Amino acid sequence: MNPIKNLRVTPQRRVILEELRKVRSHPTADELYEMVRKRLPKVSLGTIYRNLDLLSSEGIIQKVQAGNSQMRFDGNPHPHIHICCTNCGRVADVHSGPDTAALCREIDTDFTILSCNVLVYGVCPEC
Amino acid sequence: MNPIKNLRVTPQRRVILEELRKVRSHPTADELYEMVRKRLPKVSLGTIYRNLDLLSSEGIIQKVQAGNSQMRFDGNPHPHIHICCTNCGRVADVHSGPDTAALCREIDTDFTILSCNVLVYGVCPEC
DNA sequence: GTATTTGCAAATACTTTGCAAAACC
DNA sequence: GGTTTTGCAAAGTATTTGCAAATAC
Repeated sequence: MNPIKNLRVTPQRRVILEELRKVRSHPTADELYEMVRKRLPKVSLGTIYRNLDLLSSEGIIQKVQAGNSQMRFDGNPHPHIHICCTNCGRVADVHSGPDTAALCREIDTDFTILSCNVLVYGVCPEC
Repeated sequence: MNPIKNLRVTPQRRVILEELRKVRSHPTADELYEMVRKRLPKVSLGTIYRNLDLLSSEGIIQKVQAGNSQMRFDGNPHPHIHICCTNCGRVADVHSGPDTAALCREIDTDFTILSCNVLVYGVCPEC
């Protein structure tokens, strides 16, 4: 874990990352809080938020803003497309589709492009 | 205005829509509140929120979630790509680039696709 | 030993909601 | 006249922050 900086390896940080990497569900901060709490019952929600923020700004995980009011988190930092169910809010990865780096090249703008984010809305098989 | 439903034409609603259509800045609810307040000093922020919600669910305007914590609004309901400055938060339209409907067709998923949203991050000329 | 991190609780930021009065058609 | 909409204020939801104690290195 610790590719950069003065990021100390605390049990909280380690467990947060382990739990996040275990799932493919793109959990919200409070879902992750419940997951981590099973292993570290005294962890606080503030610690979850602080670490998710830190880990994502270090590029170790990624934040996913998917329509809902709550931020979601993805243990896979590699850019990829997400699809969000408009009915149940579930967020899934899209395994194949357009390459976001290629999309960037098609954009006509006077901004200096940094990244290109694709969020698809749809209805999941369960809904 | 009033394409559908029992949407009454109140001064508040009319001015909110007029002000939103006047600008290309994708204002937040409170920015729009200030704009509307110049013409209707007694308008309340709650009314702004309620109308923006209504107008967007009727497809008359659109909500734009652009990285920041605040929702932004676009008087142009036609789907198009937005670009958001990571430095100042400004949101602009992308005038030409990939067609989002075409992108949808490239997506490989077991969801039933409804729409495809592209949000580009970059640095604006001013920053 | 010292800087970072934690838990706790309070604070913040944005948005939504309940309700009675006002306005629209 | 009846239903929708408004203003106001209070509540709600998600997230951030201050601080002293605890911990990592």
